[in-house]
Amino acid sequence: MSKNEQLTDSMFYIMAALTRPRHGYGVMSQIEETSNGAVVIGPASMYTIIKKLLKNEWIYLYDDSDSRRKTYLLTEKGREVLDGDLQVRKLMIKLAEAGLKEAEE
Amino acid sequence: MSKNEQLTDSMFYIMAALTRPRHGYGVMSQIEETSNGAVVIGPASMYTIIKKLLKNEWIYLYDDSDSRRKTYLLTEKGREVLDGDLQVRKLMIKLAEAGLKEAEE
DNA sequence: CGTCACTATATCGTTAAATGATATATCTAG
DNA sequence: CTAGATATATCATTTAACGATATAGTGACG
Repeated sequence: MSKNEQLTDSMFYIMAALTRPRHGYGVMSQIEETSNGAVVIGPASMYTIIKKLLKNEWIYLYDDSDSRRKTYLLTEKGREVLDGDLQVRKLMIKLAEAGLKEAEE
Repeated sequence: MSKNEQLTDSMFYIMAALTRPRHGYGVMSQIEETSNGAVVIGPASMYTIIKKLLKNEWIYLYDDSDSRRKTYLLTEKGREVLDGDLQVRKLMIKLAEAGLKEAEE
């Protein structure tokens, strides 16, 4: 049981997208698509959070060869953090689902 | 497709707990237990958020008869918001799981 | 070839959210 | 009678997220 560093929603979404190499703009688009427009992370949040994730060494600069695009990817540490957070999120979703179901009587 | 008011993690956790009548302190304990200690919401956050949820009419004061305990419960509106948010969260979890699985090669 | 929309990254200043510290009071067990 | 748990509450601060804005390259269309 590692001390679980709890991620914010936005961090979680961005890290989930960065399980594959992607650049910032691509992450924004993907999150918007995957959530059917429910989750929108603008550039300000995006690049603020990328900076933080880099500092924490949860992601790293994967490719810089294209002058326009910077692609990032999760580090091993980042994958662990994401996975730990995922487990907590799943637990909490179960709690919410159970509660909502019970109330349907 | 309603305009989805995206909840913060803490709001989601607290609202998930309030699918049944519970008082603030009980919500804190329950979240800590359910998450196996990974999510801890202290009193400052708790009562700040309860105030906000009341203002939004997503919860209401369910019982005040005990002088020490104030129990709250989701309103119908609150259940709808929670349910909408839940769907988004499930989508994002799928995304994260898919990504983590793919990387395991 | 000009300009319009889109792609792409970035920062500044502000708003909004969460938290640490602290206070108060009751209840329970030794 | 006092120590720890229960229970609610606020203030002041820190942290996180975001709107606005800037810059620049690319693609398509007339």
